Amino acid sequence: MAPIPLEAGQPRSQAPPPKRRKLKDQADATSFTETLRKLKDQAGTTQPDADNQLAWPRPSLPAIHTDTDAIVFQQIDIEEHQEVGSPPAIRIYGVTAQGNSVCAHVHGFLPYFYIHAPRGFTSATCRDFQNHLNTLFGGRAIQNVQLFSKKSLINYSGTEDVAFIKITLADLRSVPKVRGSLERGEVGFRDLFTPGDSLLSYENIAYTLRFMIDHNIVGMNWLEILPGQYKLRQENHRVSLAQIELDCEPSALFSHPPEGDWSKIAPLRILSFDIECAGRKGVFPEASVDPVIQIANMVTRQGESAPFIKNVFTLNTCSHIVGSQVLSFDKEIDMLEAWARFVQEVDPDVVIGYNIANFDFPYLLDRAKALKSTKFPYLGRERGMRTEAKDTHFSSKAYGTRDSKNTELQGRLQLDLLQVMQRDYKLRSYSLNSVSYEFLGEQKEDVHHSLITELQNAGPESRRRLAVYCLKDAYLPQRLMDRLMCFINYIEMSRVTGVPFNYLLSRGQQIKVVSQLFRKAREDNYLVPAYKGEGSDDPYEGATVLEPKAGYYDKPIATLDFASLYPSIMMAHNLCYTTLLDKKTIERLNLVLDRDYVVTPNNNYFAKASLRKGLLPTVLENLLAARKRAKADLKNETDPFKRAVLDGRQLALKISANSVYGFTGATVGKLPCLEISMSVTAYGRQMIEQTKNQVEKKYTIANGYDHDAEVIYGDTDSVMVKFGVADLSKAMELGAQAAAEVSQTFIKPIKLEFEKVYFPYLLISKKRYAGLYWTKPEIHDKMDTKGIETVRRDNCRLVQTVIDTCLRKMLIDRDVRGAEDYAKNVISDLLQNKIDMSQLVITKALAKTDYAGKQAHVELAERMRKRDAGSAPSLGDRVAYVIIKASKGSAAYERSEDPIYVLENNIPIDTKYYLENQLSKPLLRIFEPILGSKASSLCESFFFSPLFRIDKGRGGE
DNA sequence: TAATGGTAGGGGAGGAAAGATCTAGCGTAG
DNA sequence: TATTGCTACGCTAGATCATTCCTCCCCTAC
Repeated sequence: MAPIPLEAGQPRSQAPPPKRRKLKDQADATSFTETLRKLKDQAGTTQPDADNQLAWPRPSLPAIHTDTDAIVFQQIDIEEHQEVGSPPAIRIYGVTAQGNSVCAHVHGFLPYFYIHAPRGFTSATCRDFQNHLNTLFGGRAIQNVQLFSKKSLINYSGTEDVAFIKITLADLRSVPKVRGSLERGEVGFRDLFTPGDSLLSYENIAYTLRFMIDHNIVGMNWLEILPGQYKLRQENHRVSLAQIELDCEPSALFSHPPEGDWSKIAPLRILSFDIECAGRKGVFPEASVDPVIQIANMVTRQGESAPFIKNVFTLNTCSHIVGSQVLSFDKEIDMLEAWARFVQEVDPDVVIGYNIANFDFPYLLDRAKALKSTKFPYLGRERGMRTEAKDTHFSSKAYGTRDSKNTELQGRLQLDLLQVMQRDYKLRSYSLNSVSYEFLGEQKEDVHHSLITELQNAGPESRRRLAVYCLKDAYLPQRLMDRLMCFINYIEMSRVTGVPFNYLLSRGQQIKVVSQLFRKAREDNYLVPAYKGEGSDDPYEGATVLEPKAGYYDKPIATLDFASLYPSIMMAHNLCYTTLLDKKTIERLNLVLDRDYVVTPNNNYFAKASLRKGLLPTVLENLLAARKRAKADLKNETDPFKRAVLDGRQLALKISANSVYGFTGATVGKLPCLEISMSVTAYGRQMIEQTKNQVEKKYTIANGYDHDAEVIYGDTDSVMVKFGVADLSKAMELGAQAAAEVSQTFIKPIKLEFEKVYFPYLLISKKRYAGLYWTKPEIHDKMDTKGIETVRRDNCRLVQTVIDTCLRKMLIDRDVRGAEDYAKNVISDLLQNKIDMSQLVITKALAKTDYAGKQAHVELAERMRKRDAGSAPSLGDRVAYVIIKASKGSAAYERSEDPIYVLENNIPIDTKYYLENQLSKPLLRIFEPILGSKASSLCESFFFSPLFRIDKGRGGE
């Protein structure tokens, strides 16, 4: 395609107004758009709003005077770049407020790390050491060696700074080599470094993140490149497709903190797309064989409510679709290459879709390869950079293990809504269909992949039907994103934590804490050690869960919670890497217990804030204070967009504060510190115990209250108190009073809050309960269920609805009889095969590759893989199955089957399994506390319904 | 290779182990 | 009277079944 011309050098007065250029006025209209127009005319499609539809190019560029104009843009992607033989550089991609795309090359920032300076190492030694290292590692790997006064982040060892050697390297590849060699003690130098003595290195962090940290750049913030300090690139030196491409040094950058006016978002172009492939019967499409037949696209500007481009590329003719442009092609390769040009011309800043990372992108690329297209795989912003799908592997305790693919589009962000859903929402199924139903309240027309070929071959009308379906699938991700505000939330998350946007879906929680920790450490002149430890298998002691007094409570149960328990413990007791003490230091510095330091319940020593304020507590205070501000601003804000940003912000801040504790306990992490995490949980255990005792001691008949209060349950940071009163408002009053009293006995900012009352309350066991949730005495807010089948995803839907309905009848309607009758009816329906199979589908995550024993979902996944590898569940997916009838005594893992397969082959379902293994126990568990011994007879009456007895009767008696 | 937040806990299912019961096979009496 | 066929019965080892306990696994609470 023709490059978009840069109009630099034009006098400002001659610059065209910065409004959207219309294609027909445009002298440099590309041959491609001409082609499309012709194609469109040939196909006889009419354009209701042709001008708008074809407004693909970005806003034209105002003239830029490099001496007086600053380039102000929102950066979206920062990449490292190094060619062999030249120094490393940073590439920043972004978009201006007017919507012009920017690519800035920043030169002169070099990677570095620190090591401890041995005694006797002075500034004068630096040059010699540099030369020594350079002879060891060859050439000019080491750019500079300097001496600095700093402190290690770990341990309090007095107030004075210590000497550190900063080693700056000339290129990225030498970093691990030089650092590793020093760490392993392979370097000897005079009598300062003895070979064999291992060293600790400091500030080990990825180059791009290092750059961002050192220049106060956080993810997705606004940068200003100062006038006179940059050079625009001439056309023949350009490497990107951006409208503005420039070179500068780091000092030319001014980074705007994302606050106030600078919390705005540039008019980013968002492309949402979806492809359809014509597969063969019964086989999942394979790129080497099966053609791509349609690609639907929606392009929206961030902040606008409707797409300004809606089109669909089709193989073969397709009837007109109102409101969408249809672009038909005879040859598949032409369609693919036209689409690639379309992507380059639309030049999206963000590409979204559903499962684009693991399906659409790899498929398109593989297909283009199979068709031997040389023009297709260039979808990024870097010229001549081949787009490739790479295999990636992600494994985390929180997000599970997953093999996936990543297709880097230099300078363009990607947001695969499937990945967003899998990370942020716990759902039974993540198909676009069920997700749309869940969040948009609508089903999409689901065309099974085996039907697509038929529709494609049947004629222009049925291809039109397919295209409509495809367009809808391209629009749904955009609508999901708008509805769930994930883009805004992710932007806020990257701004709050400082990590690049693309880390949010590709990396874990730790990197966010690391980013914040390094930033704060740098501010306070600390160096973060490069910890090299192997993860330990055995967990440390966590929180207390109070022994529940299980039962049905027909009196209000007040719930008291510690607000942000773990962060507030860390703040209250100044727990931090920088305040951690050992016995030796205490003796050496003559520190005094309780004046200078504290002993935690875990017998660790930490300096008090009077001696040194910890860094983690400061980070947490900032986060929580910022959250308070965001919440306050949210209250006053009326503009819905700004409200969304603020809400996303406060959420990001909360999550961010909570993950600090987890970070210190992550033994497979960057900087674990079990002294901190174990002390935190130990304090927590002490506190919940103390709270329980205090409440039970104070609210007694002996102290003039009507009843003896009783803590019937509590988990980690909460206690459930039965004050004995029957009146809701009285319980709330006592709850608030007790919370305030208990709060007083703890160090600030620890705070116990009265949150809600459960009434009635059904306490089944630890982490399992249900109740009506009241925050005001007039009306209940909702029915709340924790841990039981209604909130679990590994039961069939039937169990969920039956338990939920029974609970509602019992707790809200107070109709136990009705609940019993309802349950009996459902069981009767089940045994008579009257229950829809969709209600009987069980889903479980395929969480690992090597299972020790046989399990229903694992065995089924394996069987499905043998049938059709493409459509079988893969690592990390949820496997849906039903239990089918089979010979007596066969294990459940032999009887699990794919629901679709069951439908297609008319296989009978084992309803008895659903009664015995799915329904009966959960039902018994919720009825038992209310009915007592009658419950078991009730369940017997369930089981001895006539149909059931035939099967069950014999062996039992 | 580099990277991967924590522990507590319920409950389902499979599998091992220990125990109970059944059964095939054998020997023997009659 | 001696030998053989048959049944009944007891015994044993192995098979089978039922139970318990443990572990694995998933998912949730916080």
